[in-house]
Amino acid sequence: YGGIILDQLKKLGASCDWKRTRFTMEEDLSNAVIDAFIKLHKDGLIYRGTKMVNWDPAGKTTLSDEEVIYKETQSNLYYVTYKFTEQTKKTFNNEVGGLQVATTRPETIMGDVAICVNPNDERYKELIGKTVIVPVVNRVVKVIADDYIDIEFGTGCLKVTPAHDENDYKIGEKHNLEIIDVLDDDGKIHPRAGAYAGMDRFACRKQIVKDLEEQGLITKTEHIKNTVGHSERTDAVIEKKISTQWFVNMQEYLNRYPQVLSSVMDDEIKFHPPKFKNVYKHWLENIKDWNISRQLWWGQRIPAWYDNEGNYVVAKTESEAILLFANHTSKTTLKDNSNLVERHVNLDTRNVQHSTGVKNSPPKIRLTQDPDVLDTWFSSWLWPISVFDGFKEGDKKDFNYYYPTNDLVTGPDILFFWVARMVMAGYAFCGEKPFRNVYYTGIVRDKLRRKMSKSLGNSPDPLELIEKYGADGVRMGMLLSSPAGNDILFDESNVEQGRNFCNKIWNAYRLIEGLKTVSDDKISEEILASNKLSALWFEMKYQTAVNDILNLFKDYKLSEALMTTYKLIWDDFCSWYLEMVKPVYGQPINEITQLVVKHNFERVLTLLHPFMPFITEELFHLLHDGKPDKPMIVTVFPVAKEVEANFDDKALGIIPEIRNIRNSKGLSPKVAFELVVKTENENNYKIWENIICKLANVSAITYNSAKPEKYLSCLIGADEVYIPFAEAIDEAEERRKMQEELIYLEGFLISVDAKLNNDRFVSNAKAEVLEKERQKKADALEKIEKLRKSLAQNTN
RNA sequence: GGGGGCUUAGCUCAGCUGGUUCAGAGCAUCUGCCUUACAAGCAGAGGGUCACUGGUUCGAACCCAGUAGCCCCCACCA
Repeated sequence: YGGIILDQLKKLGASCDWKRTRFTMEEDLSNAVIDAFIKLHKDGLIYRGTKMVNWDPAGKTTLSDEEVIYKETQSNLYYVTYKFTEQTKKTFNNEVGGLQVATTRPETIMGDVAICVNPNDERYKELIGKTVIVPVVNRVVKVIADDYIDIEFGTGCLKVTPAHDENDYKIGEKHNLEIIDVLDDDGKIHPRAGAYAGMDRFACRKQIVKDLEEQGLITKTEHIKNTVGHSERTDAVIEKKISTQWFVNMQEYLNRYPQVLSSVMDDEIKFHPPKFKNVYKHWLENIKDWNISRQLWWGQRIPAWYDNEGNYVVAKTESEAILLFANHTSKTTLKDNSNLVERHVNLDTRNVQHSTGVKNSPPKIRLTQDPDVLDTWFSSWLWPISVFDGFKEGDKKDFNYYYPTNDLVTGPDILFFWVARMVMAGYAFCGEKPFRNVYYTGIVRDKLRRKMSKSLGNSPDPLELIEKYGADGVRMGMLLSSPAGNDILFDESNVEQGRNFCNKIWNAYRLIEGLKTVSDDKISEEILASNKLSALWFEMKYQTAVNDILNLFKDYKLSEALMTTYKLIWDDFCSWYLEMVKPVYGQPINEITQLVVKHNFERVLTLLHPFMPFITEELFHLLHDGKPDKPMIVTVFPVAKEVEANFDDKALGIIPEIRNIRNSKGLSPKVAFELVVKTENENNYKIWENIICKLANVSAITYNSAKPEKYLSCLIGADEVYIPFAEAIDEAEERRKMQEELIYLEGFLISVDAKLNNDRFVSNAKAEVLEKERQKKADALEKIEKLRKSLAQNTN
């Protein structure tokens, strides 16, 4: 894809020495691929074999098993009569005078070389060894027996066509049957079929059915569902075909490099999410040899060279191949591991001498290179190595530094094609894993879980989205909805949320930058103290968030890391911290506080930068008057620090409580009022007094005085707060609420007590759990006591 | 046919080795606010028998078994 990407970049106006870039990429990659092939061949892991392969008649190429998509299809199952021969009829006959054979592919009848039944099938026992006549071509074939046959399916008789079906091929091998390939490479009937020559396979199917029906040889047609292989590229129906091609012997490969499986299972290579480990394992355990020959016009030529007698060698270049032929003294052996037969490449030096005529002069041999190219994944699997020139001799600085890499980010749909094979290549060529982590992204779907597709018109235009919501807004919207390994359900409202977030951040900047500053001595002691406290408070929130975010990154929970950052900025930074330090309208802020606020703003922007690079970079520059020492993208991401919270911020809980009461009682937030707090720790409130007054619009707080008339009371932790309420208080309602809470707490206490009084709990539970329960009990008791007191007071 | 996974608020999802101040988040919804950073906003609130049934346990959203529904991967049923 490199070329495509570079072309696109070029179109967009990027400038670079394109030609050179492309040239070196291709040359190095090409060398790496050839080296890899030669090594594996030398190690006996690549062999040339004659096997059943997948053939795509539309693309005119073979395909690996992974490139074949099986689709459930409605098919016709035809019951065709194969007449008995006269000889058979002497000992066995029936009403139709033949065997009924069920097939979905009548066009392959010309390739039939036997009829197979199950040896235990009572119906046909006597027929085994007898003969029947294949229709259309009138070939006399034997009835043979094999366990493979399912007695239940169709009539229990299978027409054996070794050239066009893998199982038939195996049966054919076992029973030594002839192979008659009736199709040519285009999917048309080959003249050797003896009939229908030149006809397209599907047209032929129709025609044969018609002809057989006319002859009364089709007794029944059933509609069945079966799976039919289609080409991933051309969507054409795949044909199975016997062909001599190059394969990687996977079984032997895995025997030799057991780390391919174990590294993933032992988390040496970590999968995120880990559920794909099992998928990986299952695939490897059922793996078949990898067909790497492709009959395509583009791609890496297979480095195999043939003479005109079918002998061949594997070599990097033609001249090397010629030398190999010429210097050949002993026989080369190739192991065909699929059936453990040794094949000898017949290299007779006589050929060489004949063609040269003169001894001791360079041999003249006409060689042809294999016309096939390698499967594209045969170069892709080398990517982690070849991208750092790992196959090159000499200086491997980059390779040594970068290999193994940290993270591979990819879709689970190419787990087999690519991920697994990169692991294989890593161990075979470098003796080491190619990467430490694999992060599987989801597939983007619409919110109805449909895949994005042009025909459905459900794929949004990213450029339009960026136009509408901004690049960072789009990024944020996508990232927010992509937990690892799950599909991304694209919903424009997520992107909208991203846009709103950008807006929020931008406005925070406007506030911070717009503040008037004065020196500290112009600001009251109280405000200075509370600003200092606010900074400490935010420091605690910030450190906690950094800690959480780093842990989430460690677990590759990117969307959660983003959400944590989002809440840190929106809630903690904007809604709380900025509100705490924001001066009354028109008033200035002290210089130090503004510096600290700016610093904190910069810090939260740094946290956000990996997710939203543009707005954060822009603001970073603005915060530094357009001239920061270095851009944000190269600043260091924060590390977690221990934060000692040497103060208690429980008192802040009073703020939402007051707001809630205002809301539910219809008290305007504009009307300030005085507050009475009953507490044992007056100081906990006193330090926050300024902030509480500002954020909850309280004019003054008094401590530990009796509850004034017309005041509401509520519990904050173990403390009581009295709030003035001008209108008549619904005493009954208040009591009911308190009573409800009391009942809940008492019930809660009972359940805690039940546990603590249970010997088995006390003896079995961990010490921490036990301690927690005791604390719960103490807290509940304290609250209950307060509530009871309060209820008693109200009665008075 | 084989394998893997899922089922928690209206939606999308967190919930680590079981501990009940542990049923959570964001969005959406509802209520009140045009409070000079931000209505693309502020403040607050209401939503759940953790698919179902049984079991193990002092204790289950979490462990086990079964049932139902959904998704994915693999596979040669003519």
